[in-house]
Amino acid sequence: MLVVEDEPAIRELIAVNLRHAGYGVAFARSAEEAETILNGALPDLVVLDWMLPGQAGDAFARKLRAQARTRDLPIIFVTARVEERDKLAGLESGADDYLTKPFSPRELTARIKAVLRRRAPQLTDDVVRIGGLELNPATRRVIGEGKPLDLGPTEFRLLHFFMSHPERVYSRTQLLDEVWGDHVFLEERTVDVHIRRLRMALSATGHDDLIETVRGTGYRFRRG
Amino acid sequence: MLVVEDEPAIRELIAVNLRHAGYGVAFARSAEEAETILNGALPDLVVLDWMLPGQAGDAFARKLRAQARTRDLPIIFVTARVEERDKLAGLESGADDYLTKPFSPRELTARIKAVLRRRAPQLTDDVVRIGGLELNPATRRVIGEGKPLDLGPTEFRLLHFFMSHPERVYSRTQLLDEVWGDHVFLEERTVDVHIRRLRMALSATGHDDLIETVRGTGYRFRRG
DNA sequence: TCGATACTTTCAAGATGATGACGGGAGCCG
DNA sequence: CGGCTCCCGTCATCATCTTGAAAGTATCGA
Repeated sequence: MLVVEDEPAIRELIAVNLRHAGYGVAFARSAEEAETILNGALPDLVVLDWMLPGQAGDAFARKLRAQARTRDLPIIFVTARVEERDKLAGLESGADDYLTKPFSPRELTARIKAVLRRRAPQLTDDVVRIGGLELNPATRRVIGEGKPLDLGPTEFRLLHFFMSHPERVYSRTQLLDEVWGDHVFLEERTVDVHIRRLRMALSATGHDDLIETVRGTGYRFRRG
Repeated sequence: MLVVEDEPAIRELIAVNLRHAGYGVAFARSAEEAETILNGALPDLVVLDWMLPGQAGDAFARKLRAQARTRDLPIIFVTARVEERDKLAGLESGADDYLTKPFSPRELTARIKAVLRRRAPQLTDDVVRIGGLELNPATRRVIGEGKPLDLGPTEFRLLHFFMSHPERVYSRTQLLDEVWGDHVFLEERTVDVHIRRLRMALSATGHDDLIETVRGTGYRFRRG
């Protein structure tokens, strides 16, 4: 979660609420600062002030959309202006949603959740139920047929991603990007190992067969 | 893969690793030399040293971005300077990623792979339905009359191609080009074998007759 | 019937995935 | 501080599956 906002008061407001909602938050005071941060690791979502010193928010958004690496970053605009044309311009420049100041903390988190649900389901706190498994991100618990399952951190994220994107095949590379993060460089084989560990854990309730190997392609999480 | 780098040691390091990773590598000691090479054939990607004799790396990058023919060439910067401003300027001038010296071979190839991956055109994930068969690239599943069919990697690609181009006859040579990729040298008879394997797989639901032999010409996938 | 063309079967080499083990690092506890 | 545990990424090895080619058989068309 990256918040690009120059007014300290607003920044603080957003910070408190996002942290409270369980998100990790990074800040930038300007577009330039934001770029620096983005060059490191990619956040899951960007909250962007429309009015920034130096570079306008929508120009920055367009820039993000123009670069391959940041093209798919969800963006939420925060703006004080409410005219229709701004809304239009905002959405045209690639925003996923926008908030008009003043906004309630609840509205902020609600919109973030909505955007994430649409763009990256595995980043929300929603409980996922599928194939006889129930995964609860908020409590970090997984239950299979009533019994709790014991997963390590990585296995949990991997399972969460799979359960949020069932049936679809993912290559090892895609999984590394999605589950480990975009600027992480690991051996593809590492995925195999974690798949194994996840299967081991799931086998406690016989759910290990939900994870299918698609030879030559990757892995797939079977729906029920 | 074009590497623009004036230091022989670094050049050698990069060369060894890229070759080992299976890439063909060309070199240039300066921007001018690089231009000469680019006037010939376009590489898939350019690894560019930030500090070059004569012309600075970022100026060269901008130049590449300005010309239509080289606009879409992925560029990875190699730099010894680590200041934030350099990272910014580098990416602003159109780099897709950058490496800071010293870097590990693994990191180099990983970033190259990542950049190429991002540039690669999205494989069409559209579901293809025809002749009672349903092929879904996203899930990598094929279903005939409700029953799932089991195909190997090559058979899957072959079927995908056929279903995407029904009713048209393809020679063995064309199929080799389209399904295996041009520049592979295989016996034409090998196609027969894979056709057989595909028919075998399809016969599980009686769809094997969708693939017709056109004697003296090749094969054709029948619509329904 | 004959020659050309296609179909099948078989096989070894090469890919690819599964598995068990290892060493290191982060964090925790005493 | 140590010592310990947990978890992670990597590797070597083993088991399996795919693949391409070869060779024998079947079929087609003239």
